Amino acid sequence: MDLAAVRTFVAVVDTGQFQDAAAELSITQQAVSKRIAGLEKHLAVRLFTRTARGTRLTIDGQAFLPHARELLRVAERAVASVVPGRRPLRVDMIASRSAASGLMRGFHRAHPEIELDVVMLFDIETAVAAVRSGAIDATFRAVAVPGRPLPEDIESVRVLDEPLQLLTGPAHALAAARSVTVAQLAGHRIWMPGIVPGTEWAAYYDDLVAEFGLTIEATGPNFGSDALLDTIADTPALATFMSEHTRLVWPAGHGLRRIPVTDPTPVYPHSLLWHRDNPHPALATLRAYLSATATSPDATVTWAPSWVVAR
Amino acid sequence: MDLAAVRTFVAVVDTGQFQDAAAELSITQQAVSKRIAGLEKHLAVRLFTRTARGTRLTIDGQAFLPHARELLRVAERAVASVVPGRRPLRVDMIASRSAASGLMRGFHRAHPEIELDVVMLFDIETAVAAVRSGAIDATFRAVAVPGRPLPEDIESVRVLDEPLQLLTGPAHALAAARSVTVAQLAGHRIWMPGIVPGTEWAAYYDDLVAEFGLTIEATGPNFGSDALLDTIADTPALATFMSEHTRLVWPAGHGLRRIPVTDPTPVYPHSLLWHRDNPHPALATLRAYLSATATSPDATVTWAPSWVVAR
DNA sequence: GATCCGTACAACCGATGGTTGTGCCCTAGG
DNA sequence: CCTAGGGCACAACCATCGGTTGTACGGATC
Repeated sequence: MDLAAVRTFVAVVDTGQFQDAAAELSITQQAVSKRIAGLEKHLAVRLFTRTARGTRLTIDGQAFLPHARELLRVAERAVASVVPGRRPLRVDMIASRSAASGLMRGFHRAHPEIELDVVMLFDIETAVAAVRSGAIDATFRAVAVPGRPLPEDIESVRVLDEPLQLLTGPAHALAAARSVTVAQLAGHRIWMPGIVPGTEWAAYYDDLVAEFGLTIEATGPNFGSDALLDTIADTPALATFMSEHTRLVWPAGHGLRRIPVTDPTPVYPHSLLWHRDNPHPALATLRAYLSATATSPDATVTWAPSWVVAR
Repeated sequence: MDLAAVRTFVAVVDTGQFQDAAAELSITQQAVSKRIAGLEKHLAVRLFTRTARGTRLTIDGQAFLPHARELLRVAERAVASVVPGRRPLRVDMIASRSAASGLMRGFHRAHPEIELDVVMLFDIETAVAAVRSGAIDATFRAVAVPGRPLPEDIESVRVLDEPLQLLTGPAHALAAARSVTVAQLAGHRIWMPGIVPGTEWAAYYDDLVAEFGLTIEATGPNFGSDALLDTIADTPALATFMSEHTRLVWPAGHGLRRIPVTDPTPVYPHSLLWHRDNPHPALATLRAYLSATATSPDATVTWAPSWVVAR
């Protein structure tokens, strides 16, 4: 289907005549006639009844019209998503299941008029470079990579510590526990597909392993959360970490268990990073929203790598 | 923008390679390369970074991707809206401000998975013909036209009596009234733009005029509800009828008044009409929804033309 | 450094979609 | 009833676009 033909269809509806639509589109009436004929042939229905003084929509035309308008709207938004200058707010995060995703959903509910685009870059180095270049407006990351301070023109604020919970199947050795300590996890296999080696996310789990002697397998391709949940549910020897905030589409009858981890509770620290001089108006709105909804650190004992920036 | 190019873009993303996308689309790799180059030129951004073994999305490409997928989804729905056989449920009503609109919004909330299209045909004669031909699946109408019984293959059920309220500006003579009787309306000008002469809707108001001696001006073009509300708010000599169910975008500071009408309350009777043999699965769902949410007739005295079909 | 894999460029060609010119049909008006 | 005019469709023509084949180029791997 041709978007130009759809645009022509809408123009004819709005003007009521092929001729006026042609003038509006700066083409000839015959070209409009051809485009509409082509669209009608493609859809295999008649969209207009041609009368002696103009056109009237058929029933099919009436049904098609709102979809046509929607199509043009979406096309416009698609183009706008990459136009430099006045494009939607573009935010990076480590994964779609991370707590940052929940924060952005909340922001979208609070400000539905603000257009958003979410991207997922390789690591914080890439993200910081993208923030500095203006390719993205903000990123949710754990700062910083060990030994590398943030550039001076990048500002950051710690917005959320994401507590990790253990997710097990019903046959797992710890399935019946109300809560587990980190020490109890030693010796159990914990599977974290989707974590890419060389990223600060992987560094986080490396530190967790080093400090508490856990066994974390981050290798293997990521087939999505459905496959992950299926495997965890069916494999007694495997568990995984999952954010307490993550709202999953819970597979029925799998008997999955979420178990809090204590002494200490590992938290993944998300900071919002942005460029000091970024002029995007929605960025200020996002920062205001995040500072308003910031969760106060709870009193429980938590753990994060030593290299994360203090709150 | 070309939808074929967008489809190609998504195919390249999904396969990770120009070549595989080409195979999927049954064109050559060079054609894919051209399409992507054209799309990138049109958007004036680079969508992929070309590597030695395939492609990776740029940041702009990542931001564009969800919009591209959405565009293809909407395009598919647009085509599906006119495909005979498995198209969305197509329902006719007399006006977008009528109570039928509220009923359909409620149905959509209850069954968001059911695709709907709303059309507005000329009158009940046209609507019944469209129902019989299968061009539409159902219509909300006041049945029947005086002296014309419904065809035998058309079934109907009275679903909602829409009580009319008076809508006035703050300077109207009746603006301060808690309620008004029909008799009190005699002599006041009531303006109802958008009612087309020759329809059963016009017949309803003709009857109302004849029975109670009202002054209803149905002439004049309909510039939409915004213009109507503006005029009513600013013109002390004019009022209009409006459904008690209508949820308007209430213009702030206009001081508009909704005043119930009594002794009797004129109601516009909506029936759902459908073809006995219509096989659309969503039609049964709609009928079940309407019978479940049907409002029991309240005890107040109401009026409707004598020619409407009994409940 | 040779090979392989994957994309880009060039040349060619048919299809597509635009224009101009013209015909037909329906409505309005005398 | 006939005519004039407004509006859409068809035909012919032509430029452009988008596809194919053939080939070059560049990066990764062994």
